[in-house]
Amino acid sequence: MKKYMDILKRTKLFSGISDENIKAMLGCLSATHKDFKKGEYIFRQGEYIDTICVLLSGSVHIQSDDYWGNRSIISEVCAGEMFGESYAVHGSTAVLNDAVATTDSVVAFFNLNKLMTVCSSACAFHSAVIQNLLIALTHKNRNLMQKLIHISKRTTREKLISYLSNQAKINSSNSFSIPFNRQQLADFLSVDRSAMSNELSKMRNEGLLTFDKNNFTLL
Amino acid sequence: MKKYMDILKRTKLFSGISDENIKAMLGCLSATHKDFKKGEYIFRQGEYIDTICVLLSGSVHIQSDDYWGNRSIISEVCAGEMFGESYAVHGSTAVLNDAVATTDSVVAFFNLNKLMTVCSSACAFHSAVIQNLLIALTHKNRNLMQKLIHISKRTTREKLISYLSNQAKINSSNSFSIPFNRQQLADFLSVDRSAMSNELSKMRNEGLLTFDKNNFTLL
DNA sequence: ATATTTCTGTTGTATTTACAACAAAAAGAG
DNA sequence: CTCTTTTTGTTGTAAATACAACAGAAATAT
Repeated sequence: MKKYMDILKRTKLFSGISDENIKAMLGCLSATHKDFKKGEYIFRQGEYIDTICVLLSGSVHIQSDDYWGNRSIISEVCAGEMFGESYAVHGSTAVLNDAVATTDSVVAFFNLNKLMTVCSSACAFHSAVIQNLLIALTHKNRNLMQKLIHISKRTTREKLISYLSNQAKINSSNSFSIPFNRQQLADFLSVDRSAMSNELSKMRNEGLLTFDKNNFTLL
Repeated sequence: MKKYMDILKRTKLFSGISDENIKAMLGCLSATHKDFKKGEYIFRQGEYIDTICVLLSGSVHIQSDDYWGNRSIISEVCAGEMFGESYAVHGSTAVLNDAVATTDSVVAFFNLNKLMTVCSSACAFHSAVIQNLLIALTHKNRNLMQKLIHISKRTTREKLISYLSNQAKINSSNSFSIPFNRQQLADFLSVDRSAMSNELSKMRNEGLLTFDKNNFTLL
């Protein structure tokens, strides 16, 4: 695990915590890690998990496939980001979605039970980690809310505008690249890929935007 | 605020904390409360808030209206539940949605900054509240995820089935009532009300379910 | 009790979407 | 480089949805 200290110290979970203390906590957290090949599942809908996951390298999609094979991509996880934390606290429910590696990945697993059950006043950085987790959860919440706003739009065009203008805002630029190919973007916005491609072309013809592969410019 | 102790002690935020300690904390939290008439806004999209909100009585909808007047209801808040907590922690962003009273309501406001900035090991119940907040946030997250799953469905019928069967699961019964009228349910599922009414009628004719006002039975 | 307002279901039409099929372009494998 | 696979854009058609208008039922106000 020590070879991943660089990435760990840059995570939201360990923000503001010294290398030394991070190392100390890896024991408290029963830290383990595991490699996943592209396409492998870290967890699946219906399972119960008791560890939070931190992506050390690679890329992971949180998604959910329904009975008819329609895929819905909830979010993309990048190296250094956390996932599964909403299910890993005691007394939780079955996981509602899949986590799948979209490239070869390494995932760390941390068990928070000790942090939560043992009096956390014991050491200051236990409280710090819990506070970090709290703040990370509020970020997750706001991201989910933002995605809800995108896919609550009634038409494909409105969904695209909602998503793309939000991306422009995040990147503080009218030109940006997105982490999805066309099929993935369609799965993210819950629309049909070909219809979406068609709508993008129309919007380009109308002079609303230009794009080349994953690079978009709003006009 | 003391007249609301009964409801406060039953909130997730103060779960497991004695009456005495709750009273003590109301000071730390700079607790205030305010009455809202039906239709009044507790906060609006774009505002910045620094207090979490706890509904002491009444009913609140978290929702978001777009430029064209389409409403999207994110969630219903019942007495004893919390809202706004994802925006009330330090360094947050503008609120993404409105909170509006759907009946005359009383809302308590708590400022968490002291809890978060002053070393929380100072008193054990500070840590307890933060842990409660953490758990509440994971619940919120799972609820948002569940709603995402509902509205990611491609057709009105699938959305209805997804939502109604989840309600049946939550109530552990095929018969249950929902907290929305038809327009509100349509706004919650991001579909047109009349089209949804139509679909409900079709489903009833096909023997999938029966309903009377807000009471549904899945068959 | 009566009048007014809100809620719900129904219908028809125009718009939008999903779906399928296909060709060109791009990416990847051997 | 050549062949294969994947990705993307395009088109036509069937299906689903939004929208508007309206009538009856239910709730609320006077």
